[in-house]
Order: sequence, then C-alpha cells, then structure tokens
Amino acid sequence: MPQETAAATAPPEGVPPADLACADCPLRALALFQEHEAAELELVQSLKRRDLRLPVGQTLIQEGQTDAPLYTLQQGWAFRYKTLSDGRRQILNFLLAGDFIGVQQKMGDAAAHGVETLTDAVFCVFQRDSLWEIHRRSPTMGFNVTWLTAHEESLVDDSLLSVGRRSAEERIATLLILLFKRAAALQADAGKGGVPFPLTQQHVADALGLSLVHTNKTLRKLERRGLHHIGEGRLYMRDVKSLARLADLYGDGRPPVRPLV
Amino acid sequence: MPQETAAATAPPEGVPPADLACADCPLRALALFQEHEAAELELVQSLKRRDLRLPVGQTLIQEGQTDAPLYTLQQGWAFRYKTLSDGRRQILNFLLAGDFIGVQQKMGDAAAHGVETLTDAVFCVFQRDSLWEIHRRSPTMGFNVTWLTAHEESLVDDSLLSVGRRSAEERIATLLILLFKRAAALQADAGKGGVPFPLTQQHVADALGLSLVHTNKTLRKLERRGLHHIGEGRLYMRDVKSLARLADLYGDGRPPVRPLV
DNA sequence: CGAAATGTTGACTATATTCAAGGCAAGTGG
DNA sequence: CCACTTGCCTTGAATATAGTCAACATTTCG
Repeated sequence: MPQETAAATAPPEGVPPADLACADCPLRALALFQEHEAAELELVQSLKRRDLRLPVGQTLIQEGQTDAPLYTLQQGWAFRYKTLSDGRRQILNFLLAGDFIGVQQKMGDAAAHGVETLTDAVFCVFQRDSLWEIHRRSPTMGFNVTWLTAHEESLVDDSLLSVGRRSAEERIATLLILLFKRAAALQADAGKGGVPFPLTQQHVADALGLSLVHTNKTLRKLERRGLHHIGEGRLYMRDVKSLARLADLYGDGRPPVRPLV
Repeated sequence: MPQETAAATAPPEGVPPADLACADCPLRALALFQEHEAAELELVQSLKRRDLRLPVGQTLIQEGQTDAPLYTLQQGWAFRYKTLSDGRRQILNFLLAGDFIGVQQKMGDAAAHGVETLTDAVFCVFQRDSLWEIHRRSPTMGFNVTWLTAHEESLVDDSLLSVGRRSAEERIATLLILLFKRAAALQADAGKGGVPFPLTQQHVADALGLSLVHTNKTLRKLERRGLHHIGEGRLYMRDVKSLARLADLYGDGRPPVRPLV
C-alpha cells in the first residue's frame, strides 16, 4: 500500500484536499464492493463536503458530541468505543476502509460512542442531514445504508458473543480470524503476505474485555503454539484451522460483497 | 394487560387472524411512538401479511435459517441470541413491543442469530422483500427502518460495554435499569407499580455473560440491599439512584420517541 | 400428585485481574 | 551523540471475581 509517509508531524488536518471524485475512488475497484450506478455516485458526490486527514491516535468523534457529521472511512483504520466514567474502555468494533460512520447518533442526539484512529487515516465528510438526503433521493442508496448499519450491528453481535461466552484464548482466536478476513478483503493478494495490524495489545484487550496482562499472555501462548505471528505492524496467519477450531467459526467467512457510500 | 389465556396447547399458529388494521394498532396510541402519515400506514398495511401468535419459549427464527421474513413485535417479549456449537448461549438483546425484527439477515443470507419468545407473543409478519419495498415506496419509512436498525445497534453496544467492562453487580444493575425504562415506556403508568419481567435468571445470565449461579447470588445481594425486587413475574425498582450509581448511567434515560413500522 | 423447571446456598476451583518489575525501541532535547 | 523519557511488550507472583459442582427448596404444570 503506497501510503505516503504523511506528516505525522502535521498536526490536525493540513494537506490540500486533492479530493478524488467518488467515481474514481480506488476502493471501488475492489471485488469487495458492489458496482454502483452513475446516478448513485453523483448523489454521494454531491453530498460529500471534503476529505479529512487525521494522524494516528486522533479522536474523530468524541463520546457525547452532539453535532458530528457522517463519514466514510476511505483509508486507514479506526475504532468505535465507549468508556465508563472511571476510564474503563470497551472497543465496540474496528473500522476499515469502506465503513460508514455516524449513523447511530441519529437526530440531534449525542454520539453514544467515540471514534479514534488507529493509523493515519482519510475520511470522506458528509454533512449531518445527508442521511435523510440519501434516503430521499435514492431508495437504493437508502437501502444500502440500512444494509451497512445492519451489517455493522452483526459485527457487534459477534463481539458480544465472544466477550460474553468465549474464553480468553477463544476470543483472541476469533478476533484474529475476523480481522484478518476483513483486512485481506481489502488487498489484492488476499493476505498471502499477511495483513496490516495496527492494534496494540491494549486495543485487543479493550476489544475483548480482557486485561492487558492476560491479553499479552494469551497472545504469546497462541503465537508460541504456532497459530499466528504478529510483527512490524502486520499479522500473519500460521494455522488458520486451529484458530478456527478454537474460535468455533465455520464457513469461508469471506466478507459479503457490500455497498460503498 | 388483557392477554388472552391463549392456548399454550394450540401448537404452531392457530387462532383466526382477527388482525387489527395498522392504523388502529394500540401501540400507536403510546407517547413512545411517533405519529405517522396515513400514506405511511397504508404502505405498512399493504406489506403486512398476517398476525402470528406464538406461546412462551417458542423459536421465531432459528439460527442459520435462510428464508426468514420480517416481523414487528406487536405484543409480548422476545430475545435475539447466538450460540456456540457446544451450547453456550449469548443473548444479544431483548425485544419489546414495537421492535422490528429481521433486518440483519439481509439478502438471501442465513440468519446469524435466533429469536425466541419470552412470553406469549404476537408478531406482524411481512414478506421478505418488504425491506426493499419500504425504501422504494417511502423514503420516510426507509429512513425510519435505518433509524430502528441503528437504535438496536446502540442497545447491543451498551450490552457489549457491560459484558466487557462492568462487574457482575454493575451488569445486573445496568440491565435492570435499561429493561425497566423500556418496559415502563410501554405502560400508561410509566412503571409506578412495577413492570412485567418475564426473564428467568438463566436469561439474565445469558444476556450478561455470567453463570447462572453467580447471577443468582448477585441478584439476591442487590435485592437484600433493597435496590430492587422481582416477584410474580414483575420487576419493582426500590432504589433507582443506587442502581444508577452502580451502573454508571446518567441522564433521564427515557427511551427516545421512535418510529413504528 | 409427581415430574420438571426454576431459584437458592455453600464449598471448592479456575480463569482472569492486579501488582510489580524489567526490557526494548523510538523519539526528544540538551 | 547520548542521556532520558515514553510507549509498548513481557513475565512472575499474589489475589479476586466468577465458574463449577452439588444439594436442596420452591414453584409450575401436566
């Protein structure tokens, strides 16, 4: 991925918006995404305000924020999270390229969750009322938004099953498999040479409802058993079968072809 | 609630469909639900196939089922769940009157979760392609479906926070408060005399990712402390403040006014 | 009235947390 | 260039929360 060594120094946004037209969005070339009609692309294009570039570790949406716009994650990784007042944090799900962000805090409501970047990232920004405009002007795209929302819910469902009913080993195995599959679907080589893995162990712990220490020990155990390897910010699957058995996951698990807003 | 002693004996469906018109649906009288235009009601009416009555403990949608229709829960309680192959079960969320069911298993996909009744219940049945028809024929109702889906996701988000980061006591307190608020919003008296509580301790355990025994002990502890009382299938709040402090919940938490499909 | 489901409690065990300490790599500033 | 800090990873030991096992009480229901 020719990710520019983009100024981790440049503070908030910077960079002139050499925003690509939606029709030329490189994501659309991927088999993961549906083809959309010209009219639909024009609609999306007309609602898009600009690109937003954020460095690693920045907050895109603050918990409790009231006026957040809508975004599509165009490049990079991020995550949604909630925290308790004493600081305990739960990561709700990870966001990869193509994920649509902000449907939850509908109406003038406060965002019930925060969003933070895991890598340098680029977002397409839509104004707040675009959600309604999409439905009004294109039933198809409206349907797609519903689809994306339902799909994201099913990811959270999966996490809840993990956190509620799987052991630490099983949770880790599940997370590695699911993230690998999602990341691989965004690459041409389908993950032969590993996939990017920008999470720290703290992120893994916060996503799985485990402590940092226990996460570390479990991760090492699986790695020593030869099930996977993490290094230099990449994840390599060494024994998918064993991981899948641990995770109790079946099917090819290839992410379904999906719309892109 | 004039719930007929409906034949728990009558096996699957039985009962002639004395189906009420959507416009006369008693739910619409509640302040919890938005007012809808006549055209919207007609649309919903035209897509509705029939009423479905199920007794307690019946499966509405089986995990992995492929052809499930859409439903609106009209009366009674139910829940969504997932299981691992060795039987461990996680309840994803509870369904109360007005909840829309089945958006997740979009397309010809298999349902990723099951749905089971907690009480005798009545569902409005919509044919499979209604989801698209709703979007096509009414942007407003399409938007509403997106809203409902996003809203349900935010309930699952809340559960995930609980199960991932709250202690057993805190989880129970959170569940009691949230369920109480939802149930109270469906009653005229807003829960002064308690609300129905059809869950067994096993359901509570499965929703919170706890064992049955530990759930029992924690529930008893809170009850002995005078925070709540459960009896004869009803839940009474005795000390909402203490519960809310335990749960780390703020705001009036009154459920938002919502659309009804 | 007996069977089955649900609720309750105590004793024991285990998984996961907390505490503590140290290593390594990268970035910062003198 | 080199101390120094900071963030992330790693490990061992002590502790605690929650799980498992077992038994019995209570309620529901056929």
